[in-house]
Amino acid sequence: MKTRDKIVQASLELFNKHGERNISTNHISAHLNMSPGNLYYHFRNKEDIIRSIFTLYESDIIKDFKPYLTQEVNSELLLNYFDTLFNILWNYRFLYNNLADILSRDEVLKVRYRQTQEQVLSRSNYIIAQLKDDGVLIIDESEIAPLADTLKLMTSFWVSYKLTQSKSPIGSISKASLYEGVLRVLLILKTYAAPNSITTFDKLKEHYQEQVTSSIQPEDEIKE
Amino acid sequence: MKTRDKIVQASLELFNKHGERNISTNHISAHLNMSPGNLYYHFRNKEDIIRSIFTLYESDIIKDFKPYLTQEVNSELLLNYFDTLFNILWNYRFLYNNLADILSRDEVLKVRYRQTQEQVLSRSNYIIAQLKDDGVLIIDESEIAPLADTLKLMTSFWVSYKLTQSKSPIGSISKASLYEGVLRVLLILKTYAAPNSITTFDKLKEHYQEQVTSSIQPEDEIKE
DNA sequence: GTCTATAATAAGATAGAC
DNA sequence: GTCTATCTTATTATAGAC
Repeated sequence: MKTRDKIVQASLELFNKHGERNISTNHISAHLNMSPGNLYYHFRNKEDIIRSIFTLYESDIIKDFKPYLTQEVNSELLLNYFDTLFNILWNYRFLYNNLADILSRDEVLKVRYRQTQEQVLSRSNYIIAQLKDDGVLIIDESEIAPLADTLKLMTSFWVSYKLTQSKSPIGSISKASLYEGVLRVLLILKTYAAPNSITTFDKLKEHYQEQVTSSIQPEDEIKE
Repeated sequence: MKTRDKIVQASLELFNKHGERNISTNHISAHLNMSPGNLYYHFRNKEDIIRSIFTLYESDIIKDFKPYLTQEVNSELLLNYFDTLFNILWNYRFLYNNLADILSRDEVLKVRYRQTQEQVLSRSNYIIAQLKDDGVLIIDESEIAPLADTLKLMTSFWVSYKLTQSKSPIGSISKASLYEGVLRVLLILKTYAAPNSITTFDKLKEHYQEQVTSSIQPEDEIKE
């Protein structure tokens, strides 16, 4: 692995664990047993590192969050979809965990962020419209955009929301919490489900409820 | 106004405007034409100021977010309810704007925050149960808790969400955006509306849609 | 490419005079 | 209660040797 990539990976890891504002460039280089000078040989500054991480996030989102192209919309398809999305948000949780602050310090990143989000939103709209056309959902045309936006908000901030409520001082949550988020999205979507797609939603719900149960981590059981 | 209160008010104002991490104690005292020493005479440290602001937020929330006690659940009642809640969140937006970071630096505050949120959640649950009992909503018992939690997430992060999407570099949003948030909450609640309460929801929707239209600020029209 | 040493800045916080 | 002056510390970042 190239030094540059090592720095990006270590930064991502530390940012997620402790929060971006609590990790200095010195922390990063120390974590890698590397001199600060070396870090600054590879990156102009901390902002530059964050932007590099954002590039990874961007490409993950754009690569995996695509309108479905197969004909059949079954539960497997939707399942895979949500799974992927929530996992990406988990992998880059430091970002949403501190979004306003990070964007307030970097105008360029703010513009990039907004552009990515517009793409995500437009794809979400398209997907919901597809689900409507395919008879999976019954929804008024005028409600598609608000629904897409609501689901985006929920998905984006789910991890942050759970983290602020977790009792563990480390500030980590378990996979179970991620799956709870998926269940929450399903609950909203289901209120728009067409009669003959209810079973699809029920199957999905069942699947994720199993995941929640089976992936509960010890840290969830910590009592004060 | 006492100096202590002046400091709290100025801090809240500056935190909301620029973000808590971008405002130092020196900024606050300079804004008040006051010496840093004087500020530190009234507060032990910055953490102490933030805790004082949190106390105000806490009391606003606890005071205004109460299960309704009148018999009649009409649109005026619900309207007042949401209005109040969204306005509180607007007044203390710096908090949710940077929640994870702020809580990560103050274990005591994190505990207080969690306790407040548990109260809010338990009250939300109670209110939804009341609405069910009064025949306003039709909802399965098992879905009350997830619904309450979902609405809480949406309400809490709505302002932050809109701020990250706004184009204005100042990072401010208009009242119109707040009312949009209320509309979004209504849209979710409406999917559970009992047939004879649909008109209530429609009236509410109409009211807030008017608010959105009439309160659009010039800054919303800024083009790049 | 990588290291050591160090400069520059800014934030948080205190001492002591008035 | 309030001010001025100042200290400490952490963070970002650079210079110059290897």
